[in-house]
Amino acid sequence: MTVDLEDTKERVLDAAEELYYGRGVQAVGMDAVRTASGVSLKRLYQLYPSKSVLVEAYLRRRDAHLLHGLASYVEAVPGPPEERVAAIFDWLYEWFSEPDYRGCAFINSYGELGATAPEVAAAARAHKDAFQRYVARLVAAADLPAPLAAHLALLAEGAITTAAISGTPEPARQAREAAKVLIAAARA
Amino acid sequence: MTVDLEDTKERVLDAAEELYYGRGVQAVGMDAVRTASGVSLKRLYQLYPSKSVLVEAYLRRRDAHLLHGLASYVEAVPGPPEERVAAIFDWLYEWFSEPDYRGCAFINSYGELGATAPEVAAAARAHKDAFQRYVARLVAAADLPAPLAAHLALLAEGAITTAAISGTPEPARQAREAAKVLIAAARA
DNA sequence: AGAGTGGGAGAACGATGGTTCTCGGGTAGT
DNA sequence: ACTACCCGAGAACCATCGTTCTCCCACTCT
Repeated sequence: MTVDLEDTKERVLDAAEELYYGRGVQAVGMDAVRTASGVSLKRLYQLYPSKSVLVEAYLRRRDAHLLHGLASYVEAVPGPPEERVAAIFDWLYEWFSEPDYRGCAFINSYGELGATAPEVAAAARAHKDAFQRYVARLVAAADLPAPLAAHLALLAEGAITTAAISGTPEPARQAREAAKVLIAAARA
Repeated sequence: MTVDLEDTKERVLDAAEELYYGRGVQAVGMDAVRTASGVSLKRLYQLYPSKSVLVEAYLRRRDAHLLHGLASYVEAVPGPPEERVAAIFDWLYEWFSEPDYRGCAFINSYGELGATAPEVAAAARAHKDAFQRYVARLVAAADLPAPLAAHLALLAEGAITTAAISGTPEPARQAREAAKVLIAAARA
């Protein structure tokens, strides 16, 4: 019957994600999403009744995927829990090395729409909160002092935007070095 | 004769800056700039023959103002040069506390237009480069090791976006703490 | 004073984009 | 085979925006 409704929604989100992330939300019209996904406009509007709904779905899914990707990368790291804290920055390095890396979708969307679309601003806030909480969890698991988490999160955030603008993955390395110093100092 | 041509250009840039920074570049039409600046459309297009030229001028001036503001803040700090390095984060705190703070204009513009407007991406790169060089200069003046500059720049960058999205100036404080630790470790 | 010029206000134009509508063909149920 | 419905393709509609044009007034130069 339905060729899997959920399946089609995913296909639309796949197309939307690639386009929105690659070119910016405002630069991508519904027509581009329709062409890229192969889903007719009518159906598209049945699944997502407006562009802003689609954008929210895009951000929600991206949030889940990113955090899940980070968590599974980190949890696969063997050794003492401290290693897993530092592994955040190895994950960043891999992310930054993807050929179409263009920074954090949430920061970019916030810059585009944060002032005019409160849902977008809220999504960005929620994502960054979740990231901070995850870092805090890793820090706690390694028996390191809580304030370290915020410091490491700042380094990661800085690396994300610096890598995007400079176009190299190097900031991940530098952030890792700095993180190591902070961790060593915190252990004392 | 000319009611000071340069004066009018500045007035236009003042209006453009407030609008572009506050709402995003794409969300602001030439008409809004015209109304806010009180300069007729015809004159506006004489001064800046297209929106993209105006946007570039906006970014160029913002770059100059920001770095100049930072430099004069930092240079007014007495005491050993190391204090001036840490003062970067005090300056950030003040900046973040401005009521209409909305993050870094360059990061925001990059998110909006970086993918489609190479000049914007270049402007962002140039600005971040200049910032890094300035930090490096302060670090060198304090006789601290060069790699520290990149680390501090990452903290600052992270604080800028975290403060924007979270809506509080606190990240500046946290970044300052982390910077202190890195500086102390580097001195050893 | 009269003609010309510069400039302002805002209409006009063309393109783009979000959203809806129309049309035509295919499919299912009888 | 006939009818009723669903759906895709794309046109249509309306708003917005970048840019240009028109009209008109005030001022200047002779």
